[in-house]
Amino acid sequence: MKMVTIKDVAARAGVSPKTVSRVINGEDHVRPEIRDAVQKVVAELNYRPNAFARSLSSSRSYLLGLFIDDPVSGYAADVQHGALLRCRERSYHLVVEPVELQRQGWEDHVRGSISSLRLDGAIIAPPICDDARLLDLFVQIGIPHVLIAPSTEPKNSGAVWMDDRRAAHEMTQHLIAQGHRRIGFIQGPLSHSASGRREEGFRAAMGEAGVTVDESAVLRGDFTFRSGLELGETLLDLPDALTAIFASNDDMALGVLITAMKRGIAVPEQLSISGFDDVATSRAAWPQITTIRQPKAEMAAAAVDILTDPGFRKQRVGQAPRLMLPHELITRGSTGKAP
Amino acid sequence: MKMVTIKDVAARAGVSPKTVSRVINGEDHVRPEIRDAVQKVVAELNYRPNAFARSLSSSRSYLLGLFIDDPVSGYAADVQHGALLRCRERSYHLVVEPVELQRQGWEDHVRGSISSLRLDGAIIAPPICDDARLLDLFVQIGIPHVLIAPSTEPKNSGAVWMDDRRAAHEMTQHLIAQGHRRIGFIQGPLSHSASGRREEGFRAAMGEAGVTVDESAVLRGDFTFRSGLELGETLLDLPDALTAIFASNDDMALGVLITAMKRGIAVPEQLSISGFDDVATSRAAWPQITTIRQPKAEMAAAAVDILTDPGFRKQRVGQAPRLMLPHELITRGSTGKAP
DNA sequence: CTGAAAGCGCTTACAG
DNA sequence: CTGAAAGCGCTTACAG
Repeated sequence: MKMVTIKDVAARAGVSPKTVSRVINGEDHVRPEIRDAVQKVVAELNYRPNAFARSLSSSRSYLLGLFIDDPVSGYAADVQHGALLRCRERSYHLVVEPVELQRQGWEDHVRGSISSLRLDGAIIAPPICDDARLLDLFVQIGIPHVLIAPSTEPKNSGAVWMDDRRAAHEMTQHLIAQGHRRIGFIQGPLSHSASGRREEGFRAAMGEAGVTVDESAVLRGDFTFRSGLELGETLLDLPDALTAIFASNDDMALGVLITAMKRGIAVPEQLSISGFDDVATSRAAWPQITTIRQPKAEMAAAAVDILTDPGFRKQRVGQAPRLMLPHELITRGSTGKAP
Repeated sequence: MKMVTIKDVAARAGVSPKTVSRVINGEDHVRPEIRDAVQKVVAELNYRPNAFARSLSSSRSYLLGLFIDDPVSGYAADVQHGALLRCRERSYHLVVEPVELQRQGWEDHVRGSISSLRLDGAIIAPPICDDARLLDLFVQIGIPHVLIAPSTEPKNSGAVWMDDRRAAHEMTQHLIAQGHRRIGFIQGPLSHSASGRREEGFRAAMGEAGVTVDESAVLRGDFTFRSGLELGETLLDLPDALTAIFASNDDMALGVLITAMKRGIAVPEQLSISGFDDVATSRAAWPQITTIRQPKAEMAAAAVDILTDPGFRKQRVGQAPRLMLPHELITRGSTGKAP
């Protein structure tokens, strides 16, 4: 397939390649009539600028990298999709790079893709955005990068967040408002920084409402369905029956739901269950799970915005943009008035 | 960040750029001692060839495109991951391109990314790999492409499959071998070509075993959890009780499972339930769902192999490679002996 | 086995 | 407002 080049367009339009370049890049200083003529030829010939040639001469690649631990997770899918669509709007492309920190050679892979693809910027997803060695590498290479929901305020990196603490606070308030007092809580794993923030929110709301947290009803899970299943058993075995269980994520909430059903406990009549994340299955379950919608795609899109913002690209010295995105409490069938 | 170029390496190694090029591309005709010297300098300088420069001069991009309808689905994630890892092994990169056939302008997007990125090849996932207009576009542009599990044998495209019919046949045989005779079947949507093949396999196995299919126990679902939930109700309402239900995919099987639990029907003691796909939640459910493992990642990896195979790249005229990959029947807790 | 020349298709920097 | 020249960092095609 013979590709159409800028010269072909120039020749046919009777102008210089440079003028064609100006038109396709939307630069000023082109007479309207010439602009129109060029655009007409571009359309006729179905001309597309060669991204490689452009990158080679301009030292910009129009490529962003998404560095992610486990590209198979539902979380990853949402993040990626958000980034992808925004990249498209901005005429950028996205390259997904799986990073396996536990396997040797990850540093080489990361360095290789950044250097050989001349990435214009990088988006780093959790949990690897909390790895100091990884971040050091990006800082050292000097590539603009934005972290998605990192655990701590990064020194030299941009970051996009949601307020896990506040969201958990709201969820807890919601349960309390429904009359619940005996509320169980399933913590997330220590490896995820959000776990701690969600627990804080839970405890704060309980404290503010003057409700004592029963420590025997606070158990640590690992964000898996199975751990929800098992910890649900323990919580439902407590002598003084709980009226609500707040799990730190939907997968665990789903596990608790199944456990309740196995025991013939009616949800939400006898037990309210709430989760966090709004994964697809939380909507598919029966009853549907009350949860917090985490703005995953929005955070990724915001990261793209930051990285492709001309202002940011120019004066990115010592500057680390931060952005907090709104979440949403989604009330569904799994929670109701306390019995 | 000042990038190291081939000239820097050449100068430091005391050879010409062409020789460095030979070494990094693993070409012959380089004296071993010179090769070693160059490689040493490459390592010292941490040199990475500029992918754009290479692509521009060689007219190869080392880029493959994955064209997919819904990049957020679990199916997409598996396909993408399989392709991604194999690309990495082959020193290719993968660009994911969402294609929304129902939205205007998709043709322009597809054409744009192929042309401006000079993709070396394309992988097209279901269900869009069944769209004639889409395929025509790829054939017309003349880009090598491989379809994943298309409905019909494509004329001018490569294809990678699994044997849906045979897999459903095996699953049905498995149920029959366990003593089941009254077996319900939930069909997939007509829009997915695999639906028909799975149903064929089911009917064939029933016929071979001399078991009559009760048409009132064959219902059409749409591959969603919710449809499994609803159709499960209908199937469990049948006057002559079923002992097994075979759903065309796991999401629907999960729905049936929940419905059975709601009714206090013991699985698998009173009812066996089987699915198809082996999605993550089929393992997370309780009991775990007996299912067919679809080689999603393997099909994608095979597509990458085909597209990056030097032999294929050279003589790709009129040739359309085909590959059938093995599936696997995974027996788990949701199926057992007929009561 | 090794290298000098030319070129891939754009953009940058400079003239006019 | 427009264009001629040079160059981005590689590889191809050709010599030697």
